[in-house]
Amino acid sequence: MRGQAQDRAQGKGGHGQVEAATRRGDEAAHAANSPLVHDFGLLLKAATRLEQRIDTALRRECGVSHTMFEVLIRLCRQPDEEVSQRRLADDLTLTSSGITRLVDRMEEAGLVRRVPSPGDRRSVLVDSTDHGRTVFLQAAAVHADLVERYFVAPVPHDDHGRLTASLSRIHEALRED
Amino acid sequence: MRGQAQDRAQGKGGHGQVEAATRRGDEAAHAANSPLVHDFGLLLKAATRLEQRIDTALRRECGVSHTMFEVLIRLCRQPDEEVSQRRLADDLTLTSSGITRLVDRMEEAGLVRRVPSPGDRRSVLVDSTDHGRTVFLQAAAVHADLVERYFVAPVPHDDHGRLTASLSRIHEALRED
DNA sequence: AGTCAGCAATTGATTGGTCAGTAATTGAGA
DNA sequence: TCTCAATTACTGACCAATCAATTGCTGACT
Repeated sequence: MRGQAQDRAQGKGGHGQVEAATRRGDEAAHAANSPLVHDFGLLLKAATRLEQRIDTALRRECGVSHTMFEVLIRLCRQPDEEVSQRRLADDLTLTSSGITRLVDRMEEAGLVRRVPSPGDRRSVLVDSTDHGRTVFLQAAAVHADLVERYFVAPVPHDDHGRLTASLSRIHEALRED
Repeated sequence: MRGQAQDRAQGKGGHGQVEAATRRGDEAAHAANSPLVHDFGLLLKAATRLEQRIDTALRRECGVSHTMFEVLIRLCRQPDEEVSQRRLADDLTLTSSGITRLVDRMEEAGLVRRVPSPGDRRSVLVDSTDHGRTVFLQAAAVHADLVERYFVAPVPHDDHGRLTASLSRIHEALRED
């Protein structure tokens, strides 16, 4: 351990730089220990861990990644209504190239089908195949279990509504640029 | 639109497969529209969007990625106390190879320094450089602004404690295998 | 009607991570 | 004391995303 208090003592002369550096270290420590930083870290960390768990479970049990599952959710919401790649990209927070390649892999795996958009020839619509819907159903069961276990069970019933309301607010704030 | 109700009507004979497929489509729609799926999606989506914003802001204004910032937080918590790569990896939910390469880049950028662990020669400790702490201070300011704006401001003051408590619970649930 | 700025999708090059496998080190049990 | 299973970091091969640049299409403005 380096002595901090001593280093900071004034009047020894000739140590301005190391004093400044030490002071900076203390400020940094202060910032690093802020409770807000911690709480916020919790949000990000909980989310990533959660996503990882779900991803590995889905891969293991259904052979689809979590992102693919997210696509399938959108495609199954109302049957017989395709969704444009653009919309999917926005919804999943992916770039358009990201979506192109994701849909490539899903098409490859027989989960979805690309269909040209009748209204706008730039746009490509994506539709789930029957196989895609079958896989989705299994995946949804796995997903539901994990959500129950890690999202519902741990938080007191009364707080749950408030939790999702808060998330909704945050999401809303992000929405507006 | 394909007719769903009609397809499902029994007694026409010879259409068992398409009926089954349609029924599956309806089940899928049901699962896809579950409010739990939606609410949970909110958590993941809010988190990823948030992280992306912070990442781009930090890159633009301080030249560090969000993950690098997370490392710096850990290293600055108590000055003069190095942290092992192992610990960093666990804390950031990265694999050990992930951390190796991340520390490589950070060392390259002069933000951190590797020092051999005195107690265990397998382990490598990481320490922030003076430059690292300086950058961290700027980054922390940027970070704080964004956290204030997107994590604090949007949710009613009274709910904030509950929000972080819930996140904490979730995090706890994830912790135990 | 003709132009042109903007948008959708795609592709090549790059980035930041994973996984599988390896070498060095450790500590617990025979 | 020796051995051996576990643990740390690292490396090569791969993967899924990004960015930047390109192509084709659209719609608004002159």
